[in-house]
Amino acid sequence: MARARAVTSTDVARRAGVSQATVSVVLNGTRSTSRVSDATRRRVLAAAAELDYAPHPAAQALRRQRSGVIAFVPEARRGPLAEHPVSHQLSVQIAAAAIRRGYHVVEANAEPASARASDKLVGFLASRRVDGVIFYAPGTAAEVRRVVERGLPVVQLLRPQIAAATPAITVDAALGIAAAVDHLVGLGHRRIAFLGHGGPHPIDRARREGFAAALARHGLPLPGEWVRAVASYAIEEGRRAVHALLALPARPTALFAASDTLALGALHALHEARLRAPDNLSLVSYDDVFAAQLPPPLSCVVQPLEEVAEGAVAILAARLERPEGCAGAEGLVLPTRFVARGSTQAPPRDAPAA
Amino acid sequence: MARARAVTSTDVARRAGVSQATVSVVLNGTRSTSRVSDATRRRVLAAAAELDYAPHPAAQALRRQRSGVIAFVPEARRGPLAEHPVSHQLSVQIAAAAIRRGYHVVEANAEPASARASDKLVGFLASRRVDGVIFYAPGTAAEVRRVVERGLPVVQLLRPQIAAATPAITVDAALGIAAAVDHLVGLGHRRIAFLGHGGPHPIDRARREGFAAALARHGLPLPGEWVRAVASYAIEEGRRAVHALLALPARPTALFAASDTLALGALHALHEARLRAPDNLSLVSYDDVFAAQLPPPLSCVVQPLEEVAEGAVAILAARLERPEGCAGAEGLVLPTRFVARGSTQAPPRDAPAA
DNA sequence: ATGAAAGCGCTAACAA
DNA sequence: TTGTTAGCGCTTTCAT
Repeated sequence: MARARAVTSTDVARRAGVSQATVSVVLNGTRSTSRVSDATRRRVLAAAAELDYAPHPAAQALRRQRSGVIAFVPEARRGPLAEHPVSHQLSVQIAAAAIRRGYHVVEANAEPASARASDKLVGFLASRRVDGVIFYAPGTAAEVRRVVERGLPVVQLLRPQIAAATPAITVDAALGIAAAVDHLVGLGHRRIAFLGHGGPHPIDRARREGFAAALARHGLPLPGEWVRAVASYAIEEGRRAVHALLALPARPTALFAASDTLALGALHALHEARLRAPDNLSLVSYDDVFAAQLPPPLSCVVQPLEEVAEGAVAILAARLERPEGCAGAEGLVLPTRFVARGSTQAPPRDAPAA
Repeated sequence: MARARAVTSTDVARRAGVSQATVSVVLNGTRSTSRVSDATRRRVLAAAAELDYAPHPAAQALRRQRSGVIAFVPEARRGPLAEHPVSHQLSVQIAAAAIRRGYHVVEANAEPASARASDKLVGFLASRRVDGVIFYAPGTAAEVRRVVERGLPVVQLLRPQIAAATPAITVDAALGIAAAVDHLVGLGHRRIAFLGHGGPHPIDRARREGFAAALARHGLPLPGEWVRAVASYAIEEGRRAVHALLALPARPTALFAASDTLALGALHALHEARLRAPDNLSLVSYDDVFAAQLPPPLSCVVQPLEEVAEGAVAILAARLERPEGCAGAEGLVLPTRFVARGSTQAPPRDAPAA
């Protein structure tokens, strides 16, 4: 069967007995007052509905000089789904949020290396004529800056390059982490270790320092050997670090892992050591992208990724639809919260006090 | 900074000292012979390169009457990443394959319920002017048929609605499953249970029957109580089924789970029963989308999802670029293979023979 | 071998 | 209040 010719605004106009331009005016609803008589408007709307009219996206894009497409530049991620769950989750949520506002999303690195290298990226964005760009965890500030310099609205998510001044949506990690520590302490833990990224980025520091501050508030010690600062959030890093932790003479009774991937690594280590959570070690994770699906379901600090995505698209949309220029570099800091699940319990009776 | 005006083919033409039409001809390379002199071609190419020219996608789409966009209609999936990993993985791979061929992908259900109900779907596809559609596990044949009837090329993936005659890319499950059973038997297992979807769809039957056939080939028994046929691939189904399995007086020593999600559910059950794989039960999974990341890493039947995605896009692209009509309903059946990892080992000495 | 011109479907400025 | 008109950037006849 041949593809039916799509219905155009001219078809609608003919049917409604008006000019094609009037159809456009009615449908775009610009300055609703005093442009089109109510009767005409109704006839046009009716005709459009009867014909199942939908504007041609390419024609609109060409005329408006806006593609209606937003680029999402995720963290580099070649590997398995489970190694970059936040990136994937964001991608899904951003696509959903974009559709809700009438935009579409293309991922800038869907093709390995073709669009990621800084120059390639700009080329890709230009060739697709995207209207705006959302970065998650960009590798360098230069990369972001080059996009900004092209005049594109940019939002950074969760791990912004602060050297590139753009609106950013971040999260208040300390909030949820404090609640997590309260939960552990309430259970009776006094020997709580930390597993997280050791890097200088505010997002990594916030998790470390949020944790340290929460412990301090409870007057609990945090010996250096209980702080396992690793170089990345890879599962394997978590596994290795927790093996080291378990080899310690003075073992902690609980562990806070600064990401779901690290926590998963911890589970690997426990399994290999023939130990289990929460019996031998209470475990709290951070992210909550797959924590709830692991055996055992992990007690976890939840990041509101849906709101992060929603906020990013909202900021971009505002910049695009606003009459130019009023845009300040507004950002957003969203709260985190803690959810208790099956990976935490009271420490064993015989555990030495800290 | 204002967005720089994009360079157009007219700019290139001016720079090369030719007409804009010539630029188009050169760049589209239609019938390369005897259309454009070599000297002209070189000048145009040089000018285009110097100016970083990229054709305007909307203008091309408008003129060519092809959007360059492919829709991916995934399995309905509202829930967490871990519940629908295959769908997510496919989505990623399809996007990558599409870009490689110069297409883009939109997901048809990024907005819950807005595009999934059969009529909404068609409306969505029409409004986006997509050139083709890839379904993964469509819910009904009617849904697929309505899209086909709109004249759009369609490919179905892995779980096709056979009542809707479209090209489909599927997988030969029996191949990998046979290898998995060989592996288990080689290890000494004779009491091997099955956990899988009990439905009538060929994809579900292929896994059940592939397993049964493989067991039979080894002359092994398969008592009914060792066949746990569940109603969906949800993690929770796997968990419940394996609890039931563990409660049996005659326990199997190994279990084949027909999906990663089901295997994950099995891991939950084992954990709750204070048992572990592979010590108390050898576990083989199917899919391999996150099997390798679980503790323990699961021995698994691997589906070649990247090839599935690549094939889908290739079929669509061929249909779109071919001079119409030559398209048969070609499909593709890809092989599966088995990978041994840490979730399988020889059964305990004291296990009763089957 | 190349250029001129039409037109894809739409928006927006301007006329009426 | 409505219609006419001029493109947006490109591909594709059709002349030359």
